[in-house]
Amino acid sequence: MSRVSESGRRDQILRATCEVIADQGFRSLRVSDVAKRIGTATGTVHYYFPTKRDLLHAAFEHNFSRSLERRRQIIDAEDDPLTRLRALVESYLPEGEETERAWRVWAELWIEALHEPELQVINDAVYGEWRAMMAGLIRECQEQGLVRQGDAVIHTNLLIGAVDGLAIQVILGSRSMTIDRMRQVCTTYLDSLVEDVHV
Amino acid sequence: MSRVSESGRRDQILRATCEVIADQGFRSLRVSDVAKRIGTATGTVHYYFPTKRDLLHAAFEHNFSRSLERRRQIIDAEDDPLTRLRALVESYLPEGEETERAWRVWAELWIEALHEPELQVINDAVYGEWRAMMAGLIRECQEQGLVRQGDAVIHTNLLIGAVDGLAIQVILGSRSMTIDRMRQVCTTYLDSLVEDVHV
Amino acid sequence: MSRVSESGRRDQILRATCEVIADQGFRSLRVSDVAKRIGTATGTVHYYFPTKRDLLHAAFEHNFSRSLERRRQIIDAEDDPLTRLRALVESYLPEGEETERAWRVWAELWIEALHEPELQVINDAVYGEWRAMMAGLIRECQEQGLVRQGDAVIHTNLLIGAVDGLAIQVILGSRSMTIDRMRQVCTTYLDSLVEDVHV
Amino acid sequence: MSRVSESGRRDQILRATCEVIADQGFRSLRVSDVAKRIGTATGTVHYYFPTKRDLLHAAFEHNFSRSLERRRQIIDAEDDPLTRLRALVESYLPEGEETERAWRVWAELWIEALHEPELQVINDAVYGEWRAMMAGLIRECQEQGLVRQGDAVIHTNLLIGAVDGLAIQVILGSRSMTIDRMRQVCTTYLDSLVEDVHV
DNA sequence: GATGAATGAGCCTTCATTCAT
DNA sequence: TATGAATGAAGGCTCATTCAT
Repeated sequence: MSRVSESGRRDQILRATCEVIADQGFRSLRVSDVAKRIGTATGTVHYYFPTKRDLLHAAFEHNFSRSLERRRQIIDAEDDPLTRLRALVESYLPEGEETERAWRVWAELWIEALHEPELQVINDAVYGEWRAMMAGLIRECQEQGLVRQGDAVIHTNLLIGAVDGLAIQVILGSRSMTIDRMRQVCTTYLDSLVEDVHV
Repeated sequence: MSRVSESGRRDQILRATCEVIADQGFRSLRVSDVAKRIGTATGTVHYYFPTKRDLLHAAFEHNFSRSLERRRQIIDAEDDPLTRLRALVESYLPEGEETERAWRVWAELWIEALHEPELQVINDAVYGEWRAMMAGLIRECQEQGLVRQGDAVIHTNLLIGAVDGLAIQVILGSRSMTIDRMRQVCTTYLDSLVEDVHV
Repeated sequence: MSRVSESGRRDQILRATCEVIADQGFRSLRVSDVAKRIGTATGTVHYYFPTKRDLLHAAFEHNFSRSLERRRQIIDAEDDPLTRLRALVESYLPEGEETERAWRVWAELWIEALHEPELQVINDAVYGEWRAMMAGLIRECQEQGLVRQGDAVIHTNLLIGAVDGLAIQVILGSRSMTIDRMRQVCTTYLDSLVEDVHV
Repeated sequence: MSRVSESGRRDQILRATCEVIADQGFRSLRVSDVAKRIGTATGTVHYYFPTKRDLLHAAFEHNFSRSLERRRQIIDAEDDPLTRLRALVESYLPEGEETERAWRVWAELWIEALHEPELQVINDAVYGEWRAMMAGLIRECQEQGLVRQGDAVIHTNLLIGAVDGLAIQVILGSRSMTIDRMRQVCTTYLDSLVEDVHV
């Protein structure tokens, strides 16, 4: 039970850290902000994470594993692969508080990782998973004749790249790239993979 | 002459600032780093840019206008629009010191802009230009029958999104997204716009 | 039995404290270092010594009484007083792990005592004992004609002063004051007390 | 002129640091105590000495060179060597605010040096000087027949050791070792070096 | 125009101490 | 008797900013 409570505390801190990153950004996150958000002392945060750096790295991993968990159920659903592919892409659109928050944390990680090899490892791991999931679904679709032939990896890379790039603009509140327009772009691309199947 | 030298000093500071942002990141940029890089005192930097914020915003605009200048000559070249479209995309691949540096500054701006509306305005302006250039070229191609019909804006958005998303991975040194693979993805997409033209 | 074990725990803590003082110094001693050394929690240390100050003062007294115990057997030996005098001085040379450790603790106490009257009392008590032992032996020697006449207290003070001052240099690892040279200085002085006896 | 004022600031900080060390001890010295003593901000102290450690080491060297300067004039006086020898020893008795303060700083250095090799180097240098001065004078005395023959280095070591050891007790306010008693001990020893000259 | 000494608010981190178990 | 999670005061250090020169 004490282990549960400890683990609870740790998770609580990590969740709060992700919230602060999403709200204020990595740059202006103070350890005391995290503490304040869960109504504790900074000492408590340091009790679990010796340094701010440790805290932030752990928060990124936490954000990552929660993201993956949420997608796992989409991948493992009973639907046909094309439906699941569309659902997977849809689940990445930065809509809704939770997803947008995850994207913001994610974007902050990229920039931090530019100067922290340790975070690049996390980034690589995440992309590995994300790419494998999507390429797997595309291949399943191809096997079932739902998607036209062609290099699944190239389709995947284009799609993931576009999702990343467009999501940034959406969370930046860009006037010309709204969530609806992003959805339209992604859907159109997916449609284009399907439309020529019978040709 | 004194105005020239003043302007020289200002530019020198902005160039140095971009270099520091690219090298160490926004988060760990100190005014004294910029000063050191051009062999002057922090007081001098503050003489031109009262606050750090002023300095950084000016640096982003500087990075932006230099980027645009470099593309202008591609757009205005004598070649046919498809050649220019391919050249434009190619020019955005993060290869070479200058382009990679520009991308790094750019990525740092995104993250900073998440919490600074004033920077979002810059982002919007840049994307407006970038989108207009590309959509214009695609439309020219379509008019000349070099590219298949379809919503040019959607093609543009997908392509710009992909370039952004992939470029991030490339500058992050991702194992699975190298500059060559990025080029392949972009080229394949451009080819796909072309290939069905005569169908 | 519980009292024995309690007393055992207390002693164990005090011994560990002396070791930490000797190893890292008073200044950088943390309660957690002491706890770690005996494989317990800081709470346990505080159970026996409410404050760090209590712990340190007790440790000094512990160091002191162990020191005295070790000399008692020299003083109470069966040998003639001159032999015992030489043995006593010899026993104070900072040679061997235990003696050197005691000296380090001792030196740390001096400095701490500069700002803690309570520790000055301990210092005075220790010096009282040390001076009484030595002066007593010198007087015994004089009575037996083994040492020339003269103020025994002055001889004692000079000798004790020299032992203290030289020991510091030895434990500091001074190049010009090694344990051998210290021994030579002390022996020479003792010899000088003896040599003119028959004159 | 600006260099003079800078050097003035540095010296002012070092002097204040020595005062704080003497008053409160090394252990409880806070950078803000030093700043407060000269009516400046902590930032100013750090402007001259990046870390607390730098400050303290510089303060020790400062204490050391001031000590040496003061003795230099004794050594270089016109008097006969015996007079100068007596004056040198007298000058080391911890009497008077300045000398006592120097001794306190000195004692704090010893303890700190136990765990800082860099300070041991300073200690060695100081002892080298101190020993050379004294041994030189003793030899001069011997050459002029003012002091009896014998190993000057051993006399020196005994005397320096005694001065150190006794000074500690004096500054500790020991009941049994007052400044007068210390003077008596030292004088008696010096007398003993002289008394047998004509034998 | 340019400098750099000086400032001081702010933040991370440490660690003795407490207390519920 | 013993634990260790939690606390929070304290202090070293950073760095943007100011200002006299």
